[in-house]
Amino acid sequence: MCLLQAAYEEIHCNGFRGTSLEAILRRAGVTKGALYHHFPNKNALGCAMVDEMLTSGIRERFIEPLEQCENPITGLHALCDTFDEAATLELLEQGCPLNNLAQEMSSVDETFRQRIEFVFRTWRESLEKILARGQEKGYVRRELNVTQIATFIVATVEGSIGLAKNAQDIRLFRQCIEGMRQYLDIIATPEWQTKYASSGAVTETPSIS
Amino acid sequence: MCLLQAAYEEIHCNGFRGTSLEAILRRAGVTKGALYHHFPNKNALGCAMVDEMLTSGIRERFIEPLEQCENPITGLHALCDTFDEAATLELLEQGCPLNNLAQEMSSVDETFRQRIEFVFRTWRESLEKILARGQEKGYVRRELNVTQIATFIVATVEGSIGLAKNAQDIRLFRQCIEGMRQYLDIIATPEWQTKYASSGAVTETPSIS
DNA sequence: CAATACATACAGACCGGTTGGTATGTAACT
DNA sequence: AGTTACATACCAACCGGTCTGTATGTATTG
Repeated sequence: MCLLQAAYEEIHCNGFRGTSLEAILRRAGVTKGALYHHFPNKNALGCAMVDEMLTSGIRERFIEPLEQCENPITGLHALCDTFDEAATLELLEQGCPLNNLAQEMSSVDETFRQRIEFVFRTWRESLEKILARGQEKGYVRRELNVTQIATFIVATVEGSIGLAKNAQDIRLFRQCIEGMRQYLDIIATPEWQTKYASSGAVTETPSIS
Repeated sequence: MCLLQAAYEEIHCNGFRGTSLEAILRRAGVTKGALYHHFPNKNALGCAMVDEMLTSGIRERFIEPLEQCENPITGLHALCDTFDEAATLELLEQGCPLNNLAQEMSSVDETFRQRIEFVFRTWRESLEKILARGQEKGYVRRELNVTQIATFIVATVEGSIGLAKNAQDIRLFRQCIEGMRQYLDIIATPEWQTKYASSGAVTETPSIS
């Protein structure tokens, strides 16, 4: 097994500082000499893992499914459906590998923080672009700030996973997804709202100036 | 300084596993003998810290301000205002002490996980009760599930703090608070909505420079 | 062609420092 | 005198990192 893959799995389970090189080496089936031939130290291995594993993970799970959609609102609803169905994953027991690392390392190691921040920023900016395109096409309310929405969505997704992980309870995650669906009705133009939240005022209020 | 206080501060900065007993002892001004006289091991000290420091922290910051409000919607808006103003805190550089610990320890140590989960559950349930009372009084839409809303709000708050901490950027936190304000319009009855989302206010908010 | 020289890609023993935890000592209070 | 409440010295385990050794490939040169 590849060193980066082994590092990913081990770190996902035990955190970066809780993972010994020995454990990664054992899993990868290589020796310490091999590791230190390719990487100067443990930190560099971790950073490389972030760059090559986590970046692609976020892209595949959260960005690409939306980029292929004509309508970001329905795309996000579909993503919510996906989460609801396939939420039995390790993702909810072990948490999001990216956010785990972010919370553990951000205030401890600056190089780590920057790598992770780059992944989050890419995610937010991709989502922002998708939403902006949705605005142009009339799916997303034009008067809203897509930068702000993108940040809110990313924060909510990570918060949801984190809460469910701590409680070891998928139902919490489902409740959060429900909240996300409600939120989508705010940012959608009236004709693309699902009226999810309720009957009544929310769906009727939109008076675009 | 009290041992628990010292443990709180040190763990908040470096995480539980990243904090040595030596560091806590130095800060508290006591010796190892004193510590092991009161606690059987490091884990027990950490758990006691969760019970006695973090529980009260959540209660003071997030629960009590709402319990004193007649209307939970305006109460939550006021809480958002508070965050917006006093967000220069260590809270955004070091993150939420509770969530830091939750993300670091949940999948590693079961006793820790349970203590932290109890704090989160208390928070969610308190918020749920507050919202339910708001429903009875006509401030919060009756057709909505207050359990789900409470979970969503807690997840979003923690996600927001975590994202801002990783980016070391308060503006991200502000953007998330903005999203929270929008969300409040969903759960409020029409007469208590701020029309925050659909008015021009949002578009004029300071975007990134 | 073949001998040499050198670079690459590992393997594995070893080391210094740190850490959680323990064992023993001791002063004060009851 | 005995219990409580510490203080201090010490230890075994672990961990990141280094050092030396070695097998293989490749460029150079007589």
